[in-house]
Amino acid sequence: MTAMTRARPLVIDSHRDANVCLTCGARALSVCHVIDESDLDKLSAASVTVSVLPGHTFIQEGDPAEHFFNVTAGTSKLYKLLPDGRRQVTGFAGVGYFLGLAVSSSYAFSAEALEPVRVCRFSRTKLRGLLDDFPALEKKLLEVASNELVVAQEQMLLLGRKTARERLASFLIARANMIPHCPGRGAANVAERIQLPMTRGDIADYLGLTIETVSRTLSKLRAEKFIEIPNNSEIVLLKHDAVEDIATGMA
Amino acid sequence: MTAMTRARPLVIDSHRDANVCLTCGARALSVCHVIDESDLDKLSAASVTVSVLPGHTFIQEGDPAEHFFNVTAGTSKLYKLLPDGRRQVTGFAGVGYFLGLAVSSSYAFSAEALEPVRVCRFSRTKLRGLLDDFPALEKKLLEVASNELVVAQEQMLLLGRKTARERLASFLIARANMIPHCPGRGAANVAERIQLPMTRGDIADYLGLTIETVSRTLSKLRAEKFIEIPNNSEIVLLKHDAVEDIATGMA
DNA sequence: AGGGCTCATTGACCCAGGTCAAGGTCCGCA
DNA sequence: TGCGGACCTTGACCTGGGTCAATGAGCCCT
Repeated sequence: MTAMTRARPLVIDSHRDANVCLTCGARALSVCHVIDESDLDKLSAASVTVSVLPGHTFIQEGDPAEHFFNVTAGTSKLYKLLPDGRRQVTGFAGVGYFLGLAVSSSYAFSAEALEPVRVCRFSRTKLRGLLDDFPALEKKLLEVASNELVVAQEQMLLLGRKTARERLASFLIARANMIPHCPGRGAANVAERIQLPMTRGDIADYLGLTIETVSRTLSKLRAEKFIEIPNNSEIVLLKHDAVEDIATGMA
Repeated sequence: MTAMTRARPLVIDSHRDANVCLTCGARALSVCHVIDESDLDKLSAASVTVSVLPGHTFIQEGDPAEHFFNVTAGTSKLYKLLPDGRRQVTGFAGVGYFLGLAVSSSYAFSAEALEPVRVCRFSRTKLRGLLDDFPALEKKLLEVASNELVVAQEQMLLLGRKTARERLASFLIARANMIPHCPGRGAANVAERIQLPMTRGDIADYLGLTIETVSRTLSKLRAEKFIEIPNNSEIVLLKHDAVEDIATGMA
C-alpha cells in the first residue's frame, strides 16, 4: 500500500499525524475554526485526508451521499449534467469550502478537481457525532449554508437576466473580491491579478454561455482596456470600478 | 388601533391567543414542528402574526435584516432586481416556508405577497434565543437551508442550460409535485390540476424568459395536448410523464 | 526542436427567444 | 350592461448569442 499510488485518482493518506488539524493552513478559512484548539484531536480522528488529481471526479451526482468534505488545498468545479451532456457549473470550491451540505441521501452535484486537490473527508455518521459534540459547528454550517444561498440567488439573477458582457464582468469581480486581502484594493483603479484555475469551457458552463462567447467577450473587454490577458489562466483587472458597473448592469 | 386597518399593507395582529402555534395549520409544514407541543407557548411568545395584502412587499432587498418569517398562509414571490429594473424571481414561498435564512445584515431579496399572506414574524434576537433553547430547531434550519441549496442548484441548471420549452415543463412538474399528496399520482397519465397564484410575468421572471415566450410556449404545449389551460391561474397536466421527460431534456 | 495533443481565438452564418405592436379576455365597478 | 384596466395571446420582425469551421498558441513528450 506504499508504491503504485501515482496513477490512482484518489489517494487516501492513512498514516497521518494526529496534529493535522492543528497545523492545517486551511483552518482559518474553514468551518473547523469554530472548534477549539484543544478539541482538534477529535476532529482529526473523525476524518481522513484525501488527495485528488486534476481532472478526477471525487463526488458523483446521484451517488449515495456517504461523505462530507472540507477542501484544504486546490480548486474544484461543482456541476450538474442533463442527460444529453449539457453541463451547468454551479460553483467553484476553493480552500476552506465545505462540500456536501445537501443533507439528502444522494449528491445533488458532481465535483471534479481542477488542480491537485486535498480534502478532509468525514463519513456521514462521524460528522453527525461531531455536530452533537460541537454545537458551534452546527451554527457555523447554518451560517455557511445561508451564505451559499445568497450566492446562489445572485447567480440566478446572473443566469436569468444578465447579458454575456455583464456575466463575464460579474465573474471577474467575484474572483477579484476573493483575493485574500491584497493591499491597495478598493482604491479605485489598482490593477488586480486574477487567477483562473478553470478553462474557458468551465467558465462558459458556469455563466450559461458557450466557450466562443466567453472568448469573444473577454477579447472585447481587453480591446476596451478594461482587462489584460497575460495568459490563459490569469486576467489582470485594470479598471475594477468600471467593470463592477458593467457587472451590476449600470454600464 | 382597531378600525382603519383595511388599506394598510401590513397588519400586525397583536391580540393573539397564546395557542396560535398549537392550532396553527401550517405547523406540520413548518420548521416549528420540531418543537414539542408543550413548548409551543415559548414559540408563540417570540413572534407576532402579520397579514400582508396581495401586491404588498414585506421584505425589501437591501433593508437591514431585522426579522425572520414563517409563512402560515398564502404565497409570495421572492425576487432580486437590477438597477434598470430587470427582475429575477428566485422562488415562490408557500405555506411552511421559512424566510430570511440569509444571516447577513441585510436582506438579499424582496418578498411580495401574491395572495393574502400571513406570516409569523420573529425578531433576529428572539430567533437567536429560540435557537439556543431548541437545538433541534437549529438542526432543522440547517436541513431546510441545505434543501434550498439543492433547489437553487437545480434552478441554476434550468436558467443556464435549458430551453424555454424545458423550463416551462420543469416549472409545471415542480408545481405538480408540490400538490399535497393527491391520490392516484405517479400512476402515469392521471390529470393534475396545478394552481398558479402568480402571473405570466412572474413565471417569466422566475424562468429567465419574457411574458411572450411563456405564453407562446404554454400555447404550444396545449396545442400538443400535454396540458389544458382552463383559466389564467390553473393548468391541468394531462401527461405528467411526457412533460417530465421534456423537463429533464429527454424529449 | 518538432509532432501532436488540448485549449483558445476569430470569423461567417443562423436561430431561439426577445422586442414591438395589435388585439383579446376577464373582471370589478358604476 | 357596459366601461376601464390589468393581464394574456398572437403575429411580424430583429438580434444576442449559439453553431460551425478554420486557425493559432502553449505545452508536454520524445
